[in-house]
Amino acid sequence: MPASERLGSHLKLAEQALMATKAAVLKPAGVTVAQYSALLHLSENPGISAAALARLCGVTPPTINTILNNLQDRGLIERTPHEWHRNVLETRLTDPGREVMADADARAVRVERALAAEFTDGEREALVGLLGRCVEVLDKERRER
Amino acid sequence: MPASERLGSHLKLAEQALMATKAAVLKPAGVTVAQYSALLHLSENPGISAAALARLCGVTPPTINTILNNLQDRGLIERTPHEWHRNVLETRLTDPGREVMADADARAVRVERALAAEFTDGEREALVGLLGRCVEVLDKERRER
DNA sequence: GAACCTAAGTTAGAGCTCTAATATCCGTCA
DNA sequence: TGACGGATATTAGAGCTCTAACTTAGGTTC
Repeated sequence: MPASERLGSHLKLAEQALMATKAAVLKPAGVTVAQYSALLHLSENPGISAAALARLCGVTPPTINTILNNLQDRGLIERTPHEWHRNVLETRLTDPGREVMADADARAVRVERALAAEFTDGEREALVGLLGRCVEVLDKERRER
Repeated sequence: MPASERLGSHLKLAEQALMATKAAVLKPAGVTVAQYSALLHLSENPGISAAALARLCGVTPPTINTILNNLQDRGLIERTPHEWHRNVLETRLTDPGREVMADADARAVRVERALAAEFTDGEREALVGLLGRCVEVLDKERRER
């Protein structure tokens, strides 16, 4: 089966271009794409647990732990024990973290706007719909085997 | 900017589903997605250089070197010095490598067929076209900044 | 109250990925 | 002939990602 017929190949190429561009625009802000994702969800959900953050970012707990350790070493986040659930750590942005997040977000949003500007409303909806059906069929395929 | 409006988020979700499913179906074959990609291009281009293979796989030379070292340790590939260009190593599948590749390919193609079966011809073309335009605008955006 | 289940956090180990730097070889050009 | 430029290969180091396993805390059920 030739690569050009594989939808997966086209999906991968688009994702690679997205990652390469996002990594390039985020570099001046001093964060990786994964770190930006964590900071973004953290800014919208102050005090969230690491496990919940992992679910939002679409990664596993050990992965988010790696990312948070790097952010904590740089003083961009802080983790404090939860009052009642002593097994939980509340994670929050620090003031420097909020600054870095604002800078990185502005840069990332610029990419998203450029990407969105390429398409008409109908095309965007079509793309989102087709991608959603990809997820559906792939998840179903994985569960069945 | 909410995540649901970001085309990049939808792209990432689809790519994550693709990777998760491919990793799951390839696991019984004993190879990772990256290793399968290398074996596939290697089977179609016997004796190719590592640098050329890296370009086909869409990764950097150090990355393909990591992957090839793992494959070589398991005896699935062999690297021999080029006759004239003494700086180049010719990389080839071994017999066990060909067997693993055939098994893995059958499994991967099953996923691609299931994915393709979800869409009509027109939908597939539309998706490929839209993804191609994503790559174009993202590459342009990266070059300009 | 005790056993159990669920969830959170963490550690260990393997693998992929990049950038930066280095070494080597080949070809070309002055 | 000798210097330079381009390509290949490799190493070092940082970071992301997963699975597997372990520890701990909290709530539920008997």
